[in-house]
Amino acid sequence: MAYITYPAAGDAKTPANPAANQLSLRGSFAEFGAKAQVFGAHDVIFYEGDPAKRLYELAQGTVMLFKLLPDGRRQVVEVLRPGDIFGLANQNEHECTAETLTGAHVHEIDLKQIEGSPDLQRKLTKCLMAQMQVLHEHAVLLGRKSAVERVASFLMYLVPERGGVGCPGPSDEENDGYDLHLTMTRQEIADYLGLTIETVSRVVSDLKRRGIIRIDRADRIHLTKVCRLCQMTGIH
Amino acid sequence: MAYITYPAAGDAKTPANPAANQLSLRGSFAEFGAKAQVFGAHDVIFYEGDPAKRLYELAQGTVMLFKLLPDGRRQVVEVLRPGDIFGLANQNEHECTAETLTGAHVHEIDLKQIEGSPDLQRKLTKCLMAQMQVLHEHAVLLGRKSAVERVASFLMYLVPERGGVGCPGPSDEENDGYDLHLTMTRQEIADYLGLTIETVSRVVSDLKRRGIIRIDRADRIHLTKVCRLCQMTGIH
DNA sequence: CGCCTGGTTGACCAGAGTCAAACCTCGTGG
DNA sequence: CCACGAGGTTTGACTCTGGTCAACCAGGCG
Repeated sequence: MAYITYPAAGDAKTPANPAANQLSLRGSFAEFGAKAQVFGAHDVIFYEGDPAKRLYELAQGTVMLFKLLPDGRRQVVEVLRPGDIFGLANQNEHECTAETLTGAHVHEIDLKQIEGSPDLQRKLTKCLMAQMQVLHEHAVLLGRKSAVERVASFLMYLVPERGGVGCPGPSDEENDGYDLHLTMTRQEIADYLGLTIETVSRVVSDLKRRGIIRIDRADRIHLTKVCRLCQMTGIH
Repeated sequence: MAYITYPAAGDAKTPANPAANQLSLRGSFAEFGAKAQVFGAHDVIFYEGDPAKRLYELAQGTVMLFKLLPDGRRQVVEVLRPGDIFGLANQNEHECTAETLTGAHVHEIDLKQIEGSPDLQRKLTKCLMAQMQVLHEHAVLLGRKSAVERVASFLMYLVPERGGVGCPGPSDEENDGYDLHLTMTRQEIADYLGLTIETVSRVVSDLKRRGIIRIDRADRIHLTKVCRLCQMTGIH
């Protein structure tokens, strides 16, 4: 049996954000004659500094946006899910690089086309507001949380319906588990969380030692106590 | 002679962002019958968790948005300037608190009114894209920069026309100075930069010792070598 | 079978946080 | 007019979290 480290689009993580998925169905770029593009895992969609002419809507898969400092330090600024829109540029240059984490389907659409369509404008605004909120939360994580809190927050972010303000708590106290498939390497996680690869690894090992998670392969994590993990995110 | 620590709206910092100011003139909320509001320094415009019904456009002064963790840790997620729009909420609750730093003039407008106006939609989109870019840069600062780089970046952010990608460099090598008026306390700066008040103070003292800045009152800083400071931001 | 990549672990170090004390500046009231 | 107090700021001594550097490990592939 052959495992692939970075599964093609449509992997287990896709349904993690059903709301975003719905969003992408109603008033999707596709309905407006957007060009569909398919990317492999770890393909660059555009580089920081590239001329920005169109907008992209992620239809399937996962994409990350990152920025680099001249000495090579990297910060992943967003991890996108199906339904998210990216590639907006204030000036006419992209201010960050977009790279796929998994295989991905992307719809491209012209900026001018959006300006002309109130429907697309509305969809865009809604999406931007949601992303803004995520960026705010991420600023709190980067500016104020400890390493453990960052990793816990990251893992909780991958569990649908849990960890948010309206978290229902464990439905079954005894059986509060969840299976995760990581589409990011330790380096990518570290660059997203503002940590080093070693620190991420140490924290993960520590969670394992404490029985909060279980790992057999580096990219598959079983959370045994979701609620317990959630209490380590710093938001409780 | 009476000094006021937090000058009323229309202080020296207002013209720092002429582009944003222009933006606020063309297609301003005011033209669409928005209600004008005046706030004093350190007034709260809305709290995290308040019901979100309208949008706000900052016309004059400075406003910060911040989020709190339950144990009191605070992260300032945005510092807004005239022309910026805030108060957007994904759900129907504000996800952060908005507090004025100086006296401020704010235009309020109903969400529904925006949905109906393509002009406002366009303006909103443009503003959101600009803010997004600032948030991305801030993520790099919080995730990857050292204390000195953070403070240097912060100070450069207050110098108009300098430090960006299209920085013209010093127009006059010998006389590359700039006078700043800080509208934020050390605590607010620390919470914006993801540092402690002591670290900010130490870094500032160090810059002073090295002759890069000069300070007579805590909220007035003279940068003696802008280009030199810029080279400490980590982006060169 | 051995290399290569990504991940883990350990020892050590440094940058930033914590705690505490001293210091200004400004406003208030005797 | 000066003493006092409150807030915000600065400085020092010490601690600790997370970074650095290096060795080691495991799985996948040629």
